[in-house]
Amino acid sequence: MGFFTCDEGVKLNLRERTIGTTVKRNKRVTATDVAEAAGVSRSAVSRAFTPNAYLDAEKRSHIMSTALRLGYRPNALAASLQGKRSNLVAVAAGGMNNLYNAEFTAMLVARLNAAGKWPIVIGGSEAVLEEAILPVLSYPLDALIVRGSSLSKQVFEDCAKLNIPLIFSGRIIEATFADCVSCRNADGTAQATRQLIAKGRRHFGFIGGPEGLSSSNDRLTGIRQALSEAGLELTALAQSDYTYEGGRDVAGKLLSDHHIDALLCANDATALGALSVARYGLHRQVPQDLSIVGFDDIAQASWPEYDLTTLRNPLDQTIEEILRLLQERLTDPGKPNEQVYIDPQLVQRGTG
Amino acid sequence: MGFFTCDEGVKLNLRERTIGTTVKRNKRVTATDVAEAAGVSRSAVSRAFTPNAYLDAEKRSHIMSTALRLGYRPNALAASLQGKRSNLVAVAAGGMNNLYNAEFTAMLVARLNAAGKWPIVIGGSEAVLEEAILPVLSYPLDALIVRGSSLSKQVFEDCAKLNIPLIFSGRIIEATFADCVSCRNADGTAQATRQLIAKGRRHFGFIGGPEGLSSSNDRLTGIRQALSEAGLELTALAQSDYTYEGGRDVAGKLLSDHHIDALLCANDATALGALSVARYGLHRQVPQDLSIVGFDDIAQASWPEYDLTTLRNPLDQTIEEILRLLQERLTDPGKPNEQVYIDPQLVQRGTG
DNA sequence: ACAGTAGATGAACACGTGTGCAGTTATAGT
DNA sequence: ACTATAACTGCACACGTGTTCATCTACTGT
Repeated sequence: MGFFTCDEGVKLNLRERTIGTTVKRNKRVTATDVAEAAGVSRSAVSRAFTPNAYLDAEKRSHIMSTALRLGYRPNALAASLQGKRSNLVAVAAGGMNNLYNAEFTAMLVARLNAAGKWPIVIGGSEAVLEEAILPVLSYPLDALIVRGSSLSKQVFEDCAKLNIPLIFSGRIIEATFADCVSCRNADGTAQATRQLIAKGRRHFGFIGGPEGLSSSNDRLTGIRQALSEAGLELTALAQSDYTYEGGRDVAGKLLSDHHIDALLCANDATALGALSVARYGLHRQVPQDLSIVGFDDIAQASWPEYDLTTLRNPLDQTIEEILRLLQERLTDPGKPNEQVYIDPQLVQRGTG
Repeated sequence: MGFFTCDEGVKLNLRERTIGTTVKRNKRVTATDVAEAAGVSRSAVSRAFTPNAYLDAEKRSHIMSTALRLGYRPNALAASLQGKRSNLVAVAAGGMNNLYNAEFTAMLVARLNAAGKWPIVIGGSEAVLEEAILPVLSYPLDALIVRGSSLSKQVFEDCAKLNIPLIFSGRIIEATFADCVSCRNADGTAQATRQLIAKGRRHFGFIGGPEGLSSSNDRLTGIRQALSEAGLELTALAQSDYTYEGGRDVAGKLLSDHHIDALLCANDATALGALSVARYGLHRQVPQDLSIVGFDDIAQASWPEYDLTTLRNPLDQTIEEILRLLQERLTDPGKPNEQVYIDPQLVQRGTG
């Protein structure tokens, strides 16, 4: 087979290996195999893969070349039994049909990889997510990162008992056992609302996200606050599911039922759907007759066919904070919990 | 603290762990802990979590309740040392800026979760990906699933030596050590091209993907074949990077430099960019003056503002095959390798 | 009454690794 | 030449789990 010499090939074939007297099923190459092949002790093999360990330089390079030839690689799981970090991090990604969540997860995964942390991603709908997380806790995780969605108390408690640090994003958790990083949602939408009022808008509508999500609620709060400052009230309120299709449907009905000249959406996907149905379905002039503003600043928002005015929910900054929190929590598990707030920025484009 | 009494806390030390006196450091709850708390042997605890193991029913329920109280959960890694499956699957996701890859990964993750397999996702650019995969091979993976991108020979060989099954998607691998499932790319583009010819198109352009990707090459082959059947030749050929932005840039130049009335793109993201620049940048009438056809049928293709004619690269079918291959490979590791081909379908919409 | 069997139980081993410990060798310092 | 120290090495243990094995109990069938 190329990487085994002939006499070894007798004992070492692809189907089964004979070690001592016992015949084993073909499994991973182990440190013992390398030790036998290199004619050294197993300890030496382990030390060869441990930086700064006492080991003769020549012996080390001999071991490493033998390991390379056999395709040996220390089993990270067996190592984790020795108190080493597993470097596994579970990531509960919110619904991926929310385009921001998709961008978020992609970037988080890339940054974790660059930091030598390996994300076990849990996706799917929120209902499935809850059930899927529990079995993942069977692995010795360095941490659990939760994006957006809400989880039951049982998961929290199990994490605490298993000593798995929790990091939340997109949702402020009042709990004392979790770090979290979130956007100042109300500040953002208040700012956007004031700007629209200054432009002469008076009849406001809002399309929120799934029931009970604090991100959506907070964004609504900001709008109401800015409106009341100007002596105005919200004209129309509707609820959707943070998706493009949901935005289309809900906005179509809302724009038909109410006379409004400014529509704020709880996220960009919803706003894109609303923009689509306003322009192509209802033939409204945006932004002449109607302003539409989103939240997040996903990639599509800047595409010329949309050119969506929105509030940037800074992705890189948020993820950088998550990695910082993760790092600090691992180096000092007793550190008090942190709540980090990120400021959104109004991105003025062509829809409002 | 919770489940430790005070006097135990005196001896509690961050470095050491005394088993005899039930003093433990800040780590996972273990089967021994549960055994002591429940007053049974550790074997009994292990059996309580093993279906169909001999264990008194009353004892079992007692163990389970104390386990629940302590938050115990068998360590999957330690279990995998006993020959149990780790249920970990590495997923090398192609570049996430390719929207199809993002959809693909999201769906694959969800389906794997539903099947009780936990994906370690490796993302980022292709250059990073290669380096990131190697350390992930330190975990005892059930399989490695590779989407789209190409990997070096070293990764293949290491997987073979470590006995990790390989499953490719989106790229046909001639190797004998990997299963793969791919789309009949050439058939798809040939079909689309014939239809465009029938509609009177004569001057064809093609924007491909990254250099050397077989998916892009195959799609070009199909076009050339259908053209030559009709005695035609390709008018313009350009290369991009499978992204929306890349599609915009390359199509802008290509449409300015050449007179063409039909533009086929190697994927939908590219086609959306091309459509955008054609309509909003160059003010071309699509489909009156110019037909544009994509490949994949991502979610955005069906949005009314695009209404993109494209070739559906069936996501669910592809992923279903991947899971089938995975399942079969795990139950019968000696099974000969399979190459599965999926038929694309022409989705006739408004752009060509 | 007795053998036979099924159920239940804990001790002990195996899995693959990192590392403390004790022992050996080489090198430097006086 | 002698000592102190550093470099090196292998044995043995620990990590948390599943499972075999021998042992023990309880029950069934004749």
